[in-house]
Amino acid sequence: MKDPAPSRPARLADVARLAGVSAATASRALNGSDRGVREANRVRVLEAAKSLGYTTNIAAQAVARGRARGVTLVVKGMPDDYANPITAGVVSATQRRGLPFTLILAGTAPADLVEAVNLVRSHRPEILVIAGGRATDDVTIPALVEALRRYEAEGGRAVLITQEGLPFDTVAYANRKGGYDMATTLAGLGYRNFAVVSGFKHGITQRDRTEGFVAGLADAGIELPADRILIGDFNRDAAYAMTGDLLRRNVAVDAIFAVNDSMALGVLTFLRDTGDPRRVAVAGFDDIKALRDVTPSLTTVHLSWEQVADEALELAVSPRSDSPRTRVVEGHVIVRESTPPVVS
Amino acid sequence: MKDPAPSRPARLADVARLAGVSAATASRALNGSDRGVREANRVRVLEAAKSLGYTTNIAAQAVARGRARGVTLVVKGMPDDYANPITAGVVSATQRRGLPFTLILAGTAPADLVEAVNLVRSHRPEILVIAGGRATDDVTIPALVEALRRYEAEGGRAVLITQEGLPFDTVAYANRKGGYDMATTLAGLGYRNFAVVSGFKHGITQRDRTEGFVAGLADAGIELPADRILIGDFNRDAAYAMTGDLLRRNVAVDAIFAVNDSMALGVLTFLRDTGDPRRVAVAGFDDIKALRDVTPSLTTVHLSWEQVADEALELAVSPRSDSPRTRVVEGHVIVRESTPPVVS
DNA sequence: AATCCTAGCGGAAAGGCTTTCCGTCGTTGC
DNA sequence: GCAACGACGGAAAGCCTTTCCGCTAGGATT
Repeated sequence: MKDPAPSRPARLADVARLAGVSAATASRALNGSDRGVREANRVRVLEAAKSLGYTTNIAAQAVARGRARGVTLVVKGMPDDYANPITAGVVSATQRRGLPFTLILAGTAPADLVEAVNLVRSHRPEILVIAGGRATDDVTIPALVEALRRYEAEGGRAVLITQEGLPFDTVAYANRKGGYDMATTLAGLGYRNFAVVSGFKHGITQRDRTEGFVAGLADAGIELPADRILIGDFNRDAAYAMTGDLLRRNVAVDAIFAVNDSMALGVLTFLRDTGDPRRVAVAGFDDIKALRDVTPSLTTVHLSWEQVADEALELAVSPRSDSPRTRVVEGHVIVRESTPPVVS
Repeated sequence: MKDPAPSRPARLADVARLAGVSAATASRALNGSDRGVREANRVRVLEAAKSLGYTTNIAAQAVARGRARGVTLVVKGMPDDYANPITAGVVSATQRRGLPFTLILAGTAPADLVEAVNLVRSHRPEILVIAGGRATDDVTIPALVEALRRYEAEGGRAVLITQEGLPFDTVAYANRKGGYDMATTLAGLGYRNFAVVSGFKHGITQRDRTEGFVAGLADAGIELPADRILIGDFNRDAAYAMTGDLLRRNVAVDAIFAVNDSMALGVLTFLRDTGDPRRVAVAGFDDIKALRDVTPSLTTVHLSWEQVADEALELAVSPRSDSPRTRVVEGHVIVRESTPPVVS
């Protein structure tokens, strides 16, 4: 137990020797296998391992097995965005299943994602989950598809958490419907003059949410002038700035729909920094946890990210199917203080 | 470029064959080495790799080299706590240096941390960073120290982001001083009746912050009755509940210091949910990003987590020293709306 | 008692990469 | 024109684990 720290890690052969068995038996005893090991030997191996402070060399294990255990998640974008609910969901879903977890961050440029997938390929994990919306003008899609194809051909299982449409198992969430429902809800509350704070032009997530919202308004008999749809970066600070641009134009607006909660918070904070936030209603999308602590509490589309992540892992561990499967998780509108009923 | 997806990943030998060189040369060309490779060969190898869609098998590389490139971060606690600034800091510091990053989550029990370190050992990464405070009554410290000793003896570099005191390179942040400064600042603003919302009993972070705060009050001639220090779990929801307990006791309190921002948000939200938030001042600690979007904006102790993470990596990549080094990062109080000057 | 199974074990190969050690070849210096 | 040297390529020996396959011993079966 207290031997002087070795200058190289104990390896399986050391354990085997100390336990008086072969490396093969030690391997079976330590890291499981269908083959049986006599109880007495199993115990001796475990004790030997403990006394040597042995830990399996995961890299060697991965080489021998041809694949590393666990889930690798690729996330687009910045790490300090506290409002990344997908990551949190995947992490905890992975934990629940007792799978090792690795996070790889990709840059925000489309090509970065391809690069990240290839980095993942070099790790050879069993499961690869990619989170984050696509863009319509993404010229790297063919390259991405090819990289993922290769990954799957090599025996990995890829699942996308994003819009449907790529030839891989996908968990999507109902962006369009969420936007639609939000629109009808807000209209039902009495709002009439809307603006949408949206993300950069070609992002499919923001496009779908925006289109759904516009469609919902239309069905409620409200038309949204094109100049009321603001386009900027897909984050809080951009939303903050866009709100300023909007209000400086002095247009009549009584409700702003931001295509995600982070952006809604930017809108809310801008309104607060410059006047009474109650004057203009604000709604978001995602229902991130941070919403609990802001005032007014924010109306949003609730999405169960836990469920999204769970379905993703379920797809990943289920037997491979011949054609890609898609699961869609639906959200529902939660009305809170930021959109009080309009009294007229 | 467009060969049908292979059923097994291309390996180095395939690249070498296609390029018409040996595996040794291909290795040198692709993954660097002190040895030179003739330019013409280098180019041919790179082209061959590209056309085969080759990615280095990182596991095999790690086996051969005896160590895996990159940084592994061990974090204690829940993933969905959006207010974990250390993780964000380490992730982006790691990105900046172009190092591969892996995240391992440990449970909240002390023994989980030891287990996590051993899991890391089995990955054999160059650098291990552990984030998260210790507890005074942690009986697993010897086991933790032994696991880390082994890791370092095996050639790894461990850095702790936590309180000083363990025999490893450490980046600490000035908890006591921050608490002290916060106390004198609040006293200077005119507050007299304080309460502290603190985390579970034996956590050193919360203890130091609390003790510093008490000391600061004492130096300002204010005594804090013991029953004004509330102990609960170290998170927002517990703080929310504790605030209720406190106010139900109907004690005179005009300012509450929460030992971190997450908890301060819980306090703030409780106050808001049940009355006028302005009645009691609230201060936190950490200056997490989410603060920007709450009202009233929160007085807190700003800590540069980027700097903390940066110093940690700097320690990790610098030559090993014979005795453990400690760097302390200091914070400073930022007064915001949640603690307006007292008018008397 | 003779035969057949089966569980358990060990030797050895495989898995993909790095790195050392030589050998070769072209270049430099005199 | 020759010797010495430096640069580079390749064969092969690792690195550590898993897994295939063959073998033994002991129990079950008849």
